[in-house]
Amino acid sequence: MSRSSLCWEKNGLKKGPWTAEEDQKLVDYIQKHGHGRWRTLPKYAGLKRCGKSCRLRWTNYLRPDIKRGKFSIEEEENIIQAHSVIGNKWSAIAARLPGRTDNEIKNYWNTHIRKKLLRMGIDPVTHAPRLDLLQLSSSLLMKPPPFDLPGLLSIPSLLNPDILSLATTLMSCQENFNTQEMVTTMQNLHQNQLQSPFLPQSQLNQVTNSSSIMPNFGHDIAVNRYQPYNNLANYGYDELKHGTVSQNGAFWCNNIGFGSSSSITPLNSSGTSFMNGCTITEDERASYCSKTLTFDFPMSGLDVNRFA
DNA sequence: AAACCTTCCAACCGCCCCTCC
DNA sequence: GGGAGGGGCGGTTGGAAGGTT
Repeated sequence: MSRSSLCWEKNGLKKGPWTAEEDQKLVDYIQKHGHGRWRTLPKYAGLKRCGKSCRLRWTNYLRPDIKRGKFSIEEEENIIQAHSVIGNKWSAIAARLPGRTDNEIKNYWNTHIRKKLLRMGIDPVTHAPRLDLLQLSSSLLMKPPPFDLPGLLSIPSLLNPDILSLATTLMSCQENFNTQEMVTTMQNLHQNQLQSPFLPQSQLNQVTNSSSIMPNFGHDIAVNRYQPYNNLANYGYDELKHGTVSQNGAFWCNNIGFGSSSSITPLNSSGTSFMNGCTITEDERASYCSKTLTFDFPMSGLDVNRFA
């Protein structure tokens, strides 16, 4: 038992929600005397609370410089950017957001941002694409797609399941698709040192120069909307009408992930599982799979017989 | 209208680190 | 050096509020 935890065990000390009267006592005392020693503060302030409870109430709620209300887009961007660098260091993140407390940011992350990233197919821990789930989707596709993607591309290296999953998703998540931009995406992924080996440049060039082997789905594509990893201007705010690949290979797509936020259970609910370093709930996985299984391969303009 | 479900967030909890003696 | 005290931090919980059936 840690020493500080004794705080919560002391009999006679009140727990639970603070009353307006308690708040007033605490504010009055701190305004007069400051908050040097939290342990003795409640005694002098006439509060039947432990010092730790007083400190939390002050820092998370009563402090006069606390900003209330919804997080702005800029604040949300700041949080995501900071989190991608320093992780769950809420106090450090809070230091970048004047008026926001670490607790508030932590809550906002868990209730909004985390879910948003998951819906986008981004691991909220690593901020990388969730290839684990993409692989799951591949294994769940009992029937192969209506065309043989590796054969279609004449790219043996795409037989790498990771790459195949990514490529499949790239294709399936796009309402719009054309060969040149897909190739550009691959080239950029390759150049940006995606962990898995990608196409040799010679093969990329070959594909680039032989677009006829790729079906033209008759639309333009936004797959190659690269953006720097630290440029979070479009980090989900437009619901990602287009898939996006970041410079470090991070990829997100609006067709990967989960259903509406209203259908997702709290992330700390029971029934969680651990997949490749990220925890997901049964509901999330089910939701993800249901989405996966409805992958919509745009078939218009595709001559399947060519690949038979 | 009521029961049930989901979301949200204030507060709790326990661990850790720093300082002091 | 090491034990005690104080405070900070991140994870988790529980209940209120709102939404849905």
